[in-house]
Amino acid sequence: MIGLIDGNNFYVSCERIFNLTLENRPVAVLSNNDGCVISRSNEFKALNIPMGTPYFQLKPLLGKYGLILKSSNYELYGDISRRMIAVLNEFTPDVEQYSIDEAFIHLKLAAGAGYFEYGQQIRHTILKWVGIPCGVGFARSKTLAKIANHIAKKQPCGVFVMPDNSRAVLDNLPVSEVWGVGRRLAPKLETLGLRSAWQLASADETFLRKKFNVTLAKTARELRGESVIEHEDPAELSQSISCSRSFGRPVVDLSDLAEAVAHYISRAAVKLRKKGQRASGVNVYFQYYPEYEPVKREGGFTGFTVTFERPTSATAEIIMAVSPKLKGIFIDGRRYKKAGVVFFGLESGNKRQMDLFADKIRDAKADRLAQAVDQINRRYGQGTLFNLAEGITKPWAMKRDLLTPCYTTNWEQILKVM
DNA sequence: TCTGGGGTCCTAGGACCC
DNA sequence: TCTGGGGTCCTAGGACCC
Repeated sequence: MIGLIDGNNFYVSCERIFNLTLENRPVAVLSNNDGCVISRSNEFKALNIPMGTPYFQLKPLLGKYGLILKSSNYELYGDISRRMIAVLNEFTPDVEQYSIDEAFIHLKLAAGAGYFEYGQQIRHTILKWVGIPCGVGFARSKTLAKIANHIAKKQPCGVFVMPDNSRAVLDNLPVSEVWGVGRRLAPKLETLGLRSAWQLASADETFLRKKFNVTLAKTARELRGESVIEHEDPAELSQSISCSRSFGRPVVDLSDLAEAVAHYISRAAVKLRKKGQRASGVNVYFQYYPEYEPVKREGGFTGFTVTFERPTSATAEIIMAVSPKLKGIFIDGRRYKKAGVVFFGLESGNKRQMDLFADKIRDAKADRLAQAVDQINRRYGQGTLFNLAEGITKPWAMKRDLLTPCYTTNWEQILKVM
């Protein structure tokens, strides 16, 4: 059986762990830069304010409905997520984290043991040990487990086990609610007469493959209870690693732009080292605002690619390879909105391409230095040690006016009980 | 007027997910 | 005026090869 455990309104629930006054109130968490709504409490949902509503549209409603908004704090949510996974690992070794707030578990209970009761145990333990309410769904495939989880969340017990004959459930489910059917595919399927999940499940495989693609054909098989979506191996290496942010306000100085890029490189390089990978190159890109004066010009994207002499994960080395190129692309007077870096051509550290001219001693030193820096930042909080190229005041940093402290990952911000 | 066939690799773009 | 960030997979089409 495959179980899907998913934190309810995850970011809001994380905020509620440390702030009891948020209970029973319409609470929402905003995207980076306090852009738009990305997580809502049930009370907030009841006001019919949709996901993705921009913050500025909500400002007039704050007082009227007593809305409480929070900036997103991924350092906090990431740590709570790790705790949830740790609890799941107490139950079964085969835990596959799918996103920050959900995980699949693969297990076979002894004959006689019930999945429903098992799901309730998991739910109660996570609620008690971590403080996050979850939904738990069990089924024979991931796609069905997703549906089971969806149903579970609507029930007071929070657990649902998909029956072996799932027709009754799938008949009542619009095809647009199926995992893997998005806003483009759904209308297409509907015009072809495939309106319910059951109709998709019963559709002819070669028809789906020809008219759409193999992914949708797989989804249909999954809906029939066949488990065909593979188990992701956590040791599997990433194809690309990136970091990008919109600026808190338009950036017009080359020096600010360079700092931001250095900072994003540094953040992405940490991810790289965490996975033990090295990048062969990096793509640096910028998004800029349109202009209206003196002439109207469209906004757009610009950027460049740097290929390294050999794969690396050393922050300073990458910054030095990228920085000289910034001047060539920077345009005076242009108002930059966002910057990003994408590392590509990733290889694992131990399978590194040998380089005849590599300075092995220097490399080993650089690796040890990076490890030490990462360790200190993990222990004392992000940004304890940083490269000076990242800047100190960071005037371009994103807007997070409604931020909760990092209660569990930074000693300076730990919760005080008076 | 008539102008092959088959294969690989890469990239851009589209679709999906949370 | 102000609407996030980080991924994956698939396909079509172009470039290139013999």
